[in-house]
Amino acid sequence: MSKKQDIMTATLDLIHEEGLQSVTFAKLFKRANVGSGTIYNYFANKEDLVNEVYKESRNQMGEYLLQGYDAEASLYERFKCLQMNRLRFGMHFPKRFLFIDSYSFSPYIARELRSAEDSYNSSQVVQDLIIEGQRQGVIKEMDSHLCHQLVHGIISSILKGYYVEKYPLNELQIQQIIEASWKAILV
Amino acid sequence: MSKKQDIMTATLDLIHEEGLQSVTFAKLFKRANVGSGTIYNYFANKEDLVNEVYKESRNQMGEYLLQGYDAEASLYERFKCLQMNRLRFGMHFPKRFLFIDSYSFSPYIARELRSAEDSYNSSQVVQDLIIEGQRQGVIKEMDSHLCHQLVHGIISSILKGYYVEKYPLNELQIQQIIEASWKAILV
Amino acid sequence: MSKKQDIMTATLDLIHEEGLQSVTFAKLFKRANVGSGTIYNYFANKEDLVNEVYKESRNQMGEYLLQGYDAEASLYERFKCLQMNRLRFGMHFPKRFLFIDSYSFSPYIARELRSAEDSYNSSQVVQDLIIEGQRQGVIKEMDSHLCHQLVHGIISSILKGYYVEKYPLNELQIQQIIEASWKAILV
Amino acid sequence: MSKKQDIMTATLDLIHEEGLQSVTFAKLFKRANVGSGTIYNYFANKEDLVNEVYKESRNQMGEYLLQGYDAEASLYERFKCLQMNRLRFGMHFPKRFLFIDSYSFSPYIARELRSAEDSYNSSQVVQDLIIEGQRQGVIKEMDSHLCHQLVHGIISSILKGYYVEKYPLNELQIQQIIEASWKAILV
DNA sequence: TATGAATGAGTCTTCATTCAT
DNA sequence: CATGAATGAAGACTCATTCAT
Repeated sequence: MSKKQDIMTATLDLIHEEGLQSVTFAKLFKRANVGSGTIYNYFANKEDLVNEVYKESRNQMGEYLLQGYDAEASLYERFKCLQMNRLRFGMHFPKRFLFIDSYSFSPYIARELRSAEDSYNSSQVVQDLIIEGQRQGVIKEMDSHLCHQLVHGIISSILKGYYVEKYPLNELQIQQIIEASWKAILV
Repeated sequence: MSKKQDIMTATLDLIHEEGLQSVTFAKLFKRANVGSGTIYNYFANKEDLVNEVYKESRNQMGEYLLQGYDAEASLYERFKCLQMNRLRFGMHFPKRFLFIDSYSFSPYIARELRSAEDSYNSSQVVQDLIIEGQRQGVIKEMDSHLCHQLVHGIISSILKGYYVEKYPLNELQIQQIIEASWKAILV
Repeated sequence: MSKKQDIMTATLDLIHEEGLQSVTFAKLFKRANVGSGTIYNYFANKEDLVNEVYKESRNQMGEYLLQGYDAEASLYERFKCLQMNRLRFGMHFPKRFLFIDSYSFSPYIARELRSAEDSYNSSQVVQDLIIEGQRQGVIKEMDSHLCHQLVHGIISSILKGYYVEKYPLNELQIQQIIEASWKAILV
Repeated sequence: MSKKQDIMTATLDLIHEEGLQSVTFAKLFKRANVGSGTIYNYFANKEDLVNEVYKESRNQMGEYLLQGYDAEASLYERFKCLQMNRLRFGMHFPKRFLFIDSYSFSPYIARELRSAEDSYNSSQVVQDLIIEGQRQGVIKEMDSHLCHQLVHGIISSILKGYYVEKYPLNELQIQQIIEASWKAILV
């Protein structure tokens, strides 16, 4: 298990540092400290390896997104929890977040993986929350997918600016962002 | 001039269709209908070519963003114009928009190009508008770069969902999006 | 002993199905149901393994060729027996026959094995028969090796056509072939 | 045209010297004095290259076999011409002959090439000759494909012995072989 | 003995780049 | 300017072989 994980970790690191296109096997072997043939004991080829890393990342994020989620809490509390989790995940796991964000629309990732739910159904939870809010007359009536995309997009975009150090993200900013994304979709 | 433009157009097309990593010169020559050596009359190498296409795209977008911009109009009118322009640009030029969006944080594009202003200073216009709004007490006090990123991010994200046909974008949706992005940053 | 034989059988099968050049150890282990290291308990390397299979095949054919050979029988009877045995061996053991035929002149098989007699000296028996026939004035005077090669060659060639189902080989055809090969070398 | 021919010649040489399985591109480039990528300007891959060489060899042999063939000559004269040509071709072009002989039943050569006629239809000429002889009551009644295979096989086999210097082949031996192959199929 | 994960030299192949025309 | 045949460094991938268990 260790070798396999070494390889996947090295892959993610290299993608983050130089981009997927310049992840060569030579760099990978050196970084992961394995022999060049070892990868093929675990992955069919390079594409398979990258897709495995993608799947793992999606699942990890999916789990993280639902941390501390209380289905009984108020609508806003739940919304806040989901947005905070997303933001915090991005802040703590920049490599994974950027990888997911960059390649979710890339032809390199198998179509079935891109559209696939993670195993935690975090996406469905967000979707349900929006629809519930609309029924209550709290959230503005609009296509729920569009609304979903909108609140996600705010976090993604903010994170990308954060990564290149356009601004800091401490508690104050985080509160402002959550609030802004909430106001954006209110009636 | 024609050959050069042929090459750049083919480059953008191929990046859109298959992703930067699988754009080979062989495909490029075939698509652009030029000989394999011709490229080196115009570009130093592949990276240079891609960066030229990036620069061209940024300038084209920068110009588009300021279309019909009236510096004398009301704050909201100006905000709306900028957001509409961005959204419309993305809808009319999906290849260029996606290319810019995907590679603005990629190591493949030279750092100085990524942070560079386009020749129309559209970025500065947005920045100024935010600061003006904050001075007037209309726009919430927060880091102006963060605020800028936030309103941009909403548009980018919405467009990506649109490209994969998650939802339609007609006048109703467009109004909702502009409104949402405005409400997000109000005090 | 079983494991060793499993490996050798699998080797012959694979050579027959895909040709020597595409017999990889990976395929071999799977087919023979042994671990990848097991082979090295019995064979020094791949070449050694193939040469062992060659040697085994030669011996098996050598034994078969002399089945029912009666040194006291008439010249023609003995000739017929040898030719029939060769033909029947080829019909019953196509894998072994083809392997021997294909690699007897191949650089892959050690030179000393190619020219080596099998342990039954079947080759010498044929040779002696020819010389005896020439002394009796029945078989035409010619280089005995050439004559030997000639009668062998007829059988080999006929078998190859049979394998690709150019024609059937039942008793009638077999008689015709034996007869033809006999007439070919008569004075 | 020169580079392509250089590559094909080197390929045939290497196959002859070391066998198809050990023809590596590294050896090929060195021998043919071309850069490693050059092959791919002419051949899709290694298999394609080998098949091209096979096709060329078949055609060359096909042409050779009909040299001096006089359709008006006597049955025996025509038979003799065909057999002599085959034998002489093998003596003058051992590499081509052995390559054809070794790989005509190999899975490495495309099935359609193996069964394909050469462009000179030499195979058909032989076939027709046999049937004509049988109609005249000169050649023994038997499956014409079997008869064809038989007379071919004699030559092939004799040549293989010749290549490993089992015996010389000068005019005397040649006459004996032709005669033997003729007697083999007479009534 | 038997195993199979790990290895890395070696394989085929791709592709940006050069240069003579 | 425009071309494309030729190149070879670098890429992904294979596979016989080793060795700790």
